[in-house]
Amino acid sequence: MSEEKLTPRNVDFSEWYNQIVMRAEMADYAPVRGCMIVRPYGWALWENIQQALDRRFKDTGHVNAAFPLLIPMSFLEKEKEHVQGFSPELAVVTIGGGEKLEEPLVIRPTSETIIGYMYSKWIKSYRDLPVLINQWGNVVRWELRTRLFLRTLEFYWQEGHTAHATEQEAREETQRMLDVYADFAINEGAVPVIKGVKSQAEKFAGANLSASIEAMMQDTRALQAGTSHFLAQNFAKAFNIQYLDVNNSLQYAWTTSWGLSTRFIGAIIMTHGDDQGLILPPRLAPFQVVIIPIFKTESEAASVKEAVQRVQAALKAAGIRVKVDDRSEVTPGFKFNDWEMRGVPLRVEIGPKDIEKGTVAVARRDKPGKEGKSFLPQAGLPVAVADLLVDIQKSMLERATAFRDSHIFDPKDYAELTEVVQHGWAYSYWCESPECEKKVKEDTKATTRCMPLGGDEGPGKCIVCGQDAQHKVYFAKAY
RNA sequence: CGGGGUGUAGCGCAGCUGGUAGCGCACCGCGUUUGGGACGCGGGGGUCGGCGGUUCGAAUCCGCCCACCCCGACCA
Repeated sequence: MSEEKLTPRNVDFSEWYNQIVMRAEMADYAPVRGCMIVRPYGWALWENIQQALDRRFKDTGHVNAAFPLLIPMSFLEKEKEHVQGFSPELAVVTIGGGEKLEEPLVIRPTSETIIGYMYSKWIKSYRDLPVLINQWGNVVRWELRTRLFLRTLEFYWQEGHTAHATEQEAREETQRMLDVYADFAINEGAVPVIKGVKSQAEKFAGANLSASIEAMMQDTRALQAGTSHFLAQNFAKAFNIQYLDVNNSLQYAWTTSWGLSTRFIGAIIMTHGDDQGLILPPRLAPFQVVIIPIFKTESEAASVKEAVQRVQAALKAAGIRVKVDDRSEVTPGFKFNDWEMRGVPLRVEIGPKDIEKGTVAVARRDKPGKEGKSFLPQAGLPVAVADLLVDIQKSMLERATAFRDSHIFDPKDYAELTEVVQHGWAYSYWCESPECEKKVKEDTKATTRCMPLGGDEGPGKCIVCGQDAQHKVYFAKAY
């Protein structure tokens, strides 16, 4: 058989990633360059991501709504930085119903403008604030180089847009949602992330401050896994979002926006996967357990099937997402490999020997071979499985965190910085000048990722120019 | 947009000193199999990226176009 084995990560990480995405049936290439089809298994993962995030959004007082896909071109042009940032990657509709449009419509690359326009109509008084709206949707950005999930012309995400009476409230919201993303990434995705502030060069077009969560992939490149922006009054002024305060004086509102996209699926793949395929965190996995029946004879088949159904029902009743692979056309060995490719956290095998002994064989996806294999009594299995899933979730986070921490370096000088960013991240003092940032990028292709705030570091000297520096920043090659 | 490469069955490829298309995998049928990627037999499937030229005859030679991939300048 051809293509049984994945290209190993240490041979060609990109190729490994592409093969996983295709062979785990997460996504496929669309007929249009740079566009992707999210297949049912990939979308099921996305739905679990959505649920985990949406719950957190609701818990922090947000509500969902839907804004249109098409935005008048003139809206984009109202915020100077915004249009400069996005104009190179806009898709524009110029014909509708066979007629040339009077004003071109852009397919939203993000929705600050049209939402700002609506907010200006809805917000009249301080009593209307804050407005805390999120939308789940898709956006289009005409990227040149694309990768499935990581960068495609169209992608799915959520974008939160909030308006507040005061600067402080808006800053707090920016931080709150960054914290929500970090909590989600760490506790649901088992993806360790670093929270911090983006440099001026890396920030969102139109924001005063952008913050992000940054994750390290297994090739040590950084992936921006979510962003939260403090937009100050930039969009409020561009779209006239004004309210009367308690003193009856007219004020501009303060707005924020924050987003997390299907790119996070790429983060999960590249954080956890191994040379057998995906490894999904139990809390997000579409199937947490796959049951594989094993039998030879007819009579074995009958008793195995009975046990499989019983175990399935018991696990399901305990709230565990379980799949039975009862395909007759492939062998158990094939199924083992198949579900390992798809990253199901736990495999349960039930065969004649288990019927005899009242057990099942259990194999952990995160621990290949004998190490992860055990035999458990059928009685009380749901509790044991639930415990195992918790343990898998925990050890996945621990492993990813250990990997990341062992690839973050504190270079002594610039020469060492240029070396360490080839196989890790550098955490160094930076004077925050664009020139120093640019020099690192030109010399090494590494960019500043983020500056963690409230760190324990005191003032120091810029790793590049030696001038005084207040903060440390992560330098890394990024996706 | 600059450099490099590839287009032949769903996927991966061979055929390229011109003679009307083949292999592996996948797929369909039947049978035997099933605790780590099963096997046998039978079968279906192709405007050879497109257009034009050379020729009795083009997947093959020539020209133009198109698409996609990889590497560089921008990005969730």
